[in-house]
Amino acid sequence: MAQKPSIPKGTRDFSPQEMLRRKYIFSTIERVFQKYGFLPLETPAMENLETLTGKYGEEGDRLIFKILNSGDAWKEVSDDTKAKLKAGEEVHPGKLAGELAEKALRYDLTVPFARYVVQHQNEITFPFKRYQMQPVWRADRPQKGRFREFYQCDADVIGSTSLLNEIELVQLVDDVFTGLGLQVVVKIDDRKVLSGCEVSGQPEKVVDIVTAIDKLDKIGREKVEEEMRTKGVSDEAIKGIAPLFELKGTWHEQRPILQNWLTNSTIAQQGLKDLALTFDAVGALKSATLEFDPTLARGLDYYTGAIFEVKSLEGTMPGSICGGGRYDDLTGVFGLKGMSGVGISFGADRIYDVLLETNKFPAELGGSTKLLFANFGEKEAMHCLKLLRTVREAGIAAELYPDAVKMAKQFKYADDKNIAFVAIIGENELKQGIVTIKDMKTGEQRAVKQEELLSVVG
RNA sequence: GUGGAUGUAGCUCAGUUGGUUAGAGCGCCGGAUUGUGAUUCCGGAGGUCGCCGGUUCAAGCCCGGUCUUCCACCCCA
Repeated sequence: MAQKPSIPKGTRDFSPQEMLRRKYIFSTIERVFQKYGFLPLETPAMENLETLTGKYGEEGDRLIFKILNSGDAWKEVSDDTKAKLKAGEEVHPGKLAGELAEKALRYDLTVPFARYVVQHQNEITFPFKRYQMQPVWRADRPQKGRFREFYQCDADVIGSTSLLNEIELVQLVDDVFTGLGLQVVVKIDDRKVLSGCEVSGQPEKVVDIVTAIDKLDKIGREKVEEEMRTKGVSDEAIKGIAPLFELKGTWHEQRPILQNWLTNSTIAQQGLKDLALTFDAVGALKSATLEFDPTLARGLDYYTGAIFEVKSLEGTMPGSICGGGRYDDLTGVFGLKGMSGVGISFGADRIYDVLLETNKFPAELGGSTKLLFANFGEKEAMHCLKLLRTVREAGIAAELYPDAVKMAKQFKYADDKNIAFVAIIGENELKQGIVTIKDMKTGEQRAVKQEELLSVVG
């Protein structure tokens, strides 16, 4: 019985037209990556489960796609676990998953990169600059602009603590969105400044405070304070961080206030100094606006310094289309200490949605045929085959309609495929050594000598 | 993972208090035009009404479950 075919939840097919547009995004990003000295890297779609678990927080572990062991996965489950299940006792889902699956699909590109760096540390010249453009998978519930399989385009520098890297990444982001013709705002913050929240007297609550603050522009100040209270942050501490909510204006206006407020935190002062240097050194940007956002936190645990997030100023995409930051010890969990890195990740799928909505894709995206030879039968087709060769050698994408079907069908094919010209060589043209060329856009057609074909369509 | 909405032709959607043979536009195929697409005219094909079960003499419509997509949380690109 034929079954209705479908694809898994949150995944997509990409039609030829969509692919041309996606490739335009990828190649724009890739060109800029290479211009800044990043080199390509690919890692496998699957990693060992233990490589991924524990790297993205508790929530992240839940969202990792685990791969059931091949063969009889159940057979390999420990007797202890089996006995517990049989007795109706509770088994920790993570433990059970660990016994049924030893591989998992990658959740992002950063952790596999860290794994790669540790594994190949003796072959790598540091600082190591790599870029990586591959799909990642998350068992999230799909929503608009949110999929279970999506592409990330990452560039990271590892093995350098210099702030020059942060500065260059901001310029790189500007270059990419200038190339794509999109106005964006680059929001920047520093975890070291957020750590300054410890002046509030509850240093152990910094993570809870930070993740609540991250939602400020979304849910408002009252709800943020409410969330902090439910997480056990004291009223005193909430009062203590009030200056953060009241910040207004540009970086140059905000800086003295923060400096004054966080005067007792040496770490926060360092963060402010780094931000100041970044703002000064980045200079004039082409199409991005650089903005300090003291409430920008980003969930990921491993960020320790600068944090970036890019939002489109055009279209209705609410989420970020690009994000990144510095992580001081990402490779530490794999046994390589003191290796600081900083990176940026572009969300190709969201950028696609924004460009489509705002009509920013170039009208002509290379890849489609420019010239179609109509097929009038075997004798004419054989002749076209020779011409086809010269046209292609001249670098023009051309094809010969494979079947000698009626003209209407062949012209419709050219129309549907957006082919610019149709070359007609029937019995008459063949005899006279000419070719009739129709311009599909204007509808005009004229007969030229076959030697002139290139100059007409080229 | 929690809560809510949704699903009818390839696509966008109508379909009355449950009642005979489920409709439209666009698209597709054929013809008007045996050498011409996009425009015009004529004709045609295409639907297990997401899936499974229940209520009923009778279900696209009511009920339960399940899946999909979307929305709000959670989190994130």
